[in-house]
This record gives sequence, C-alpha cells and structure tokens, in this order.
Amino acid sequence: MPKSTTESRPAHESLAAVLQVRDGVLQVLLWQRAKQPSLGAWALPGGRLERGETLEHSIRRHLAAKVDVRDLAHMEQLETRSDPGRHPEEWLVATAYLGLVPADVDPRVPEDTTWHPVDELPPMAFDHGEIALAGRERLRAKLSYTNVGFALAPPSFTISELRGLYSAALGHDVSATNLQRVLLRRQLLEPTGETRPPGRAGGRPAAVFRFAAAGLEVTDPFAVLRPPDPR
Amino acid sequence: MPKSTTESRPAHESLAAVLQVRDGVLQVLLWQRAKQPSLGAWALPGGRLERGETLEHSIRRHLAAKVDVRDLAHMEQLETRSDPGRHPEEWLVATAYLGLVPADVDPRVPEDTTWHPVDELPPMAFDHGEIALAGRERLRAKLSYTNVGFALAPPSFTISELRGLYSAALGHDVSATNLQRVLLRRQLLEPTGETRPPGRAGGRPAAVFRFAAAGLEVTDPFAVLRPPDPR
DNA sequence: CCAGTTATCGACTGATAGGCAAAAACTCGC
DNA sequence: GCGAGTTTTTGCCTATCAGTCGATAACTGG
Repeated sequence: MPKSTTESRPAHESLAAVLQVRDGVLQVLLWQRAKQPSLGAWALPGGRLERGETLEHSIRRHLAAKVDVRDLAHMEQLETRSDPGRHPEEWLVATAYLGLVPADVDPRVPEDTTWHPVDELPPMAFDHGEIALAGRERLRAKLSYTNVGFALAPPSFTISELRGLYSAALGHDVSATNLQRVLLRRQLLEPTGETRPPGRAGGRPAAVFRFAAAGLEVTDPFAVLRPPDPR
Repeated sequence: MPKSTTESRPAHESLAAVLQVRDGVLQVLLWQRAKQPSLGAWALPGGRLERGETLEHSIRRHLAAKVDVRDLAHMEQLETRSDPGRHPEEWLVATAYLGLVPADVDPRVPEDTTWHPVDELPPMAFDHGEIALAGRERLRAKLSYTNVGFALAPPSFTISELRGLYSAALGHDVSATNLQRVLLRRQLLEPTGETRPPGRAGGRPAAVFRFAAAGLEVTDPFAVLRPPDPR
C-alpha cells in the first residue's frame, strides 16, 4: 500500500527555480534523476522540509548541495503546489522559490546538474516544468516594476551589457537608449565614474554603472490611482 | 511530549484573508477562538489539508463553514508560512489565500465570526495578523494593474460608488474623474446604458457601469521595457 | 425659476516611454 | 595622420497617459 493512503499529513518539500542569464540566454539549474520515479527526467533542486527549519532555510540547505548559495543574489517564494497527483507515489506538497544568480559568476555544480534554457526545457519530472516557467514569468514581471535586475547583473556593467541581460530575461529586444534613461530616472542605476575600453572593433568607451540598492525595491508605485500628491 | 518533536512531517493548513469593503472600510472576516491556545484571540478561517484535496479545495471547504463560498468573487494564493514557532504547540505550515467579496452581498456568518477593519485589527492569534496585512497589500497592488476591482464591486455601479470602494481598499482618496478615464481607457469598464436617479439632495443622475470581464486580467503590460511595437 | 447638489466632460499640464538621428570617442588600415 | 567603420552617448521629437481644474449638464427642493 503506497504511503499516500496511510499517512494523515502530506510530506512537504521545498524546490527552487534558480535562474541565470548564460550565453545570452535565460537558463535554469536542473539535475537529472538517477532513480524512479521519473528516472532520467530533469528536476529542480530541493528536498524535504526538516523539523525546526523554515521553508526558506530548507531550500537554502538543499541548494547548497548543488550550488554555492552565496552566489544567489536574490530569492523569493513563488507558489505552493498541492495537487495530490503531482507525485505518483506520495502525497507531497511543494513550495517553490525563485532564485537568481548574477551573470558574472559560474557556480561549481555536481556531475548530475547543468543549466538548461528555460525556453527549451528537457523532459521534466513531476510539475517541475510548470514551476520553472512560473519563475520565468515572475522574473519578467518584476524586471519592469522593481530593481530585480541587480540580481541578474554583475556588480558593475555597461548599458550594453545590461541590455543583453534584460533582453535575454524578457525574451525580447530592449533599446539601450530607453533602458538607460528609464533606470536612471528611477534612480536605480548610478555611474561608477569608470569607463570600459572598447573592443577590437573600436567604438566609444562605455560608461560603467552599478545598481544603487543591493536589495529588492519596488520602484513603480503604479502610476495609476496614486495617492494625491500634497505638493 | 509535544507532537512537534515526534512527528517527522509538519501538519499543513490552509487559511484565508477574506476581504470586503463594508461601511466604506476595508474589512477582514475573523472568528474568535474559544479554546487554547490563543483563547479569545481572533483568527483567520481555515483548517487542515485533507488527503486527496488541493490547498485551494481545502480552503474553500473550510470557508464554507463561515461564509457562502459562492459569495467569493475572487481567490488567489498569497504565501506559505513555515516558521517552526508560528504555532506554540505544533509543527504547522500554513498556506494563506486572499479572498474577495463584492460590496453588495452580506454573507450569513456564524456566531463566533465577524468582520473587522483591516486597519484596526483586534488581538490576533498566531501570525494571522501579518497574513491579513499581506492580503491587504496584495489587493492594493493588484487594484492598480489588474481588474480585481470586479471582485470588490457589485454587478453594476456608478463611478462614485466605485470610487468609494477603491478609496476604501487603497486607503487614500482617488479622483472620480481619473478613475473613470483610466478604467474606461483600459476597457475594464463598460456602460450598461442605464442611469441611477439622484438622491434627495438632487444632482445629475449617474451613469451605471459594469466590469467588462468577469475573471482576473492583467491590464498593464507595464509601460516600461515593453517589447518593441511593430507599427 | 433659482439656488444647491451631484455627475460628466473638456481642456490644460506634467511626466514618461519610445524612436530616431546626430554627435562623441574610440580602433584599424592605409 | 587621416578617413572609414564601430560603438556608445546625447538630444530632440512624438505619443500616451495620469492628474487637476473648471465648465457644463441634469437633477431636487423651495
């Protein structure tokens, strides 16, 4: 008799969609299952919630087995999935997180673990594919009204470099002109004063910027229906 | 020995912050605990996740004991709370939902259950106060970039009535002029053609509107960093 | 018919996004 | 060292939209 019919409470696991822009493409960290069920399918890192820890602690603990957790520039809770059929053998509730790794680091990962473009996911175990896509959508939305960009970008960068990261994450082109103006007006970016020498092909040296804040900030108090400004 | 040290997996409950604008104030549905722990404190409706059901099914089932679930115009998952200390006696993970009830219905509620202004919460059990506030914030954010308003409003209404609902939910004044123009331009509202006769004090009769869509729609493709328009 | 009240509409302002093109600053080859 | 090519930066123009104010419309009550 399977566990699911005997237990009175579900097991609980934490999962993470860890995203990074690599080679100009938004990718997610996956590991390949070496046992049943879903042998050979790809899965998100994660594991059981242990007594005495929070879910956030749990996902960090399990992630530590796959990447250097210090490389994570941002993490937030995504959603909790509870479909009784989401795991074939067990009653297993999963709380998913979104993790972001800046483009300048290349974390060591184990043998069974690699990055995959989120737009071309391999055969995925359980509902992990849906979770990865949900992570992508959350990231895309937040790029527009928060400063999450800081979690995708290196400590300092040129506008072109940042443009590459944004367009990879968003899945469409963004104009460098506009990106710079918008982020500067919102005071998310500040110039470091340095400049980056041009490549072999020449060109004007690019100004170097950094994000003004290190943590997540909601920048757009949604223009609409704003409180009346007592000016 | 408390359960929490013997069980290998946490119990899992669903909770809901059910919000409604009542008497011009945003209120949340609470019931008063009649037993320990937190005897006398106020709590969100909810209860255990049972085998074979999803969390959404679970919260609807438990809510049915407090309100007519058909009165809920919208429901969405809020967050999952897992602090081991959130319940004094038990290892209990909670997944919270946000529920919205239109202003024109007055659901029957049991003896122990009443509405409380979210801005003046009574002494709350466990972390339920934080969850209620998280629900308020989620609602406020979504009022600006989605059509959630439909879940707060009656089937049809005048702009002044809608203005009252929005300002109660947002916690600040909104101009009627602006509200109408913004919602109309976004094609969230459509006129019914009818008009509402003025009150005793006189005044021009108000046009009656309804929300164009019944379900949740994200309206603002965040102006920023929009994909290039191939016009 | 007039004063008071409420709702609607139009006009103006300010902020911001998006696009285009010119100017700036460099490399390379001749 | 000069011009062609490249890349980045800047300024200008336009369109859209939010926010405000004031005028007008449509009613009630005396």
